[in-house]
Amino acid sequence: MMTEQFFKKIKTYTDLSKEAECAWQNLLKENTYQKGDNFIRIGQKPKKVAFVVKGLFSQYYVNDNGETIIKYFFPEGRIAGSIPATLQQSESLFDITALEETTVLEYDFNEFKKLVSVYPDISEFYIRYLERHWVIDKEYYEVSLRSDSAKVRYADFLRRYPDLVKRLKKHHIAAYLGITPTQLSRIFSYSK
Amino acid sequence: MMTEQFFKKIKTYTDLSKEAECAWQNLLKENTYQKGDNFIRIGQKPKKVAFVVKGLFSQYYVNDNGETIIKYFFPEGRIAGSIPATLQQSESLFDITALEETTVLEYDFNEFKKLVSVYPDISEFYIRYLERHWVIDKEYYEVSLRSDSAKVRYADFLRRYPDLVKRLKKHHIAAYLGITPTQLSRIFSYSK
DNA sequence: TTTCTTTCTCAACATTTGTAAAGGTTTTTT
DNA sequence: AAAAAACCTTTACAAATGTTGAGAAAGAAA
Repeated sequence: MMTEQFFKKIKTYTDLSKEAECAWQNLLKENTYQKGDNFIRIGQKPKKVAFVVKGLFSQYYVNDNGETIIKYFFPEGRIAGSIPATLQQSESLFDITALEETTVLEYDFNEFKKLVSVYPDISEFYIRYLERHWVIDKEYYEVSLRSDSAKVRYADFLRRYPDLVKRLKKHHIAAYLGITPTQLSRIFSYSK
Repeated sequence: MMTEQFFKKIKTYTDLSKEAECAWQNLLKENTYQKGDNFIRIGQKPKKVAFVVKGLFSQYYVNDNGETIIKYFFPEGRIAGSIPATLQQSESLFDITALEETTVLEYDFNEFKKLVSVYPDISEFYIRYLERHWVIDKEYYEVSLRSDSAKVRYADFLRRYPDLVKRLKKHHIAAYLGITPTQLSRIFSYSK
């Protein structure tokens, strides 16, 4: 069952009581996005987040020069959402789009926040989630973004997400690294 | 009184009960760092965080090429710390150093985390704190870092932190923007 | 298979930013 | 005040990356 996979993942952050799990489960709704479908669009005021059961989302925006910049990929087991916009009830700066057919369990983030204030264990989960992904994960990423060359960042990406690399087009990788496909090609040919 | 300033700031995140405030107050210790002193050193396993009452910290590291990269400034009212390292009990990637004589209220982060699990209002504070600084503030910053030129980023920094700019040396600003002082000078001369 | 479309690579040239070194200015120390 | 140190700007050149356009390769559709 899908919600089993969900709660198995959640419990890698912290254990949940029966009641908390039940309350949360009631918010979950299964949904499938076809390749190219948008989960969230730029300019929308997003309300939902989505746990990726199977598939792959990318979160990206298009800058003033028309370049696509990918901020993040959400593969299986990650919770996709435009959290800053959801928290602020403001317009999302990003699109979230399925790069493959993607099955999710989605839920209203504000309803989830209500559970956070009711259930101490869900509050505990939320804190651990923020700490792991928004504090710790970002640390290394930010350092790398600012002091490593594109070549080093590619090697790193390959090392950290070897399976993800196989599922992506080169231009997606380039957009994530913040370089042009041309430059990525050069990186390949230098290392030959 | 110094702790008044502290709790006044804390209450911009969420209100605290008397007991919670008291418990937290017991952790606080006043300290002063002279210009050039380190609050945290690279390689240390940090335990403390510091609320800046007066003065200015910078958080930076030195990359393999010997370049100093400034990640963040902590002026009055901000809580300085190497949070990712503290959470993971790992070695800090960053130095935190006083750019001016800096007076702080510092406290043990793990003791604080204990209060988070005891007092729901401190838990609420911590969540709001993470959301505001680690989720929302980072959003804009990350976008800007990846799609704006150094020139635009400087204009932005000037607009968002006009008072901070006056207190900083040019090479600090350059290190924050991720460019060389030479390049920053060029930005100045172009706009004349 | 054949055609069409998307993706990837490459070359030539342009732009941005870094490097190194010099010199001027400002600040700090003696 | 004089000397020393730190800071800032500028110049010439080097390196990294972007731009454009062409074409090859791979994948999808007919």
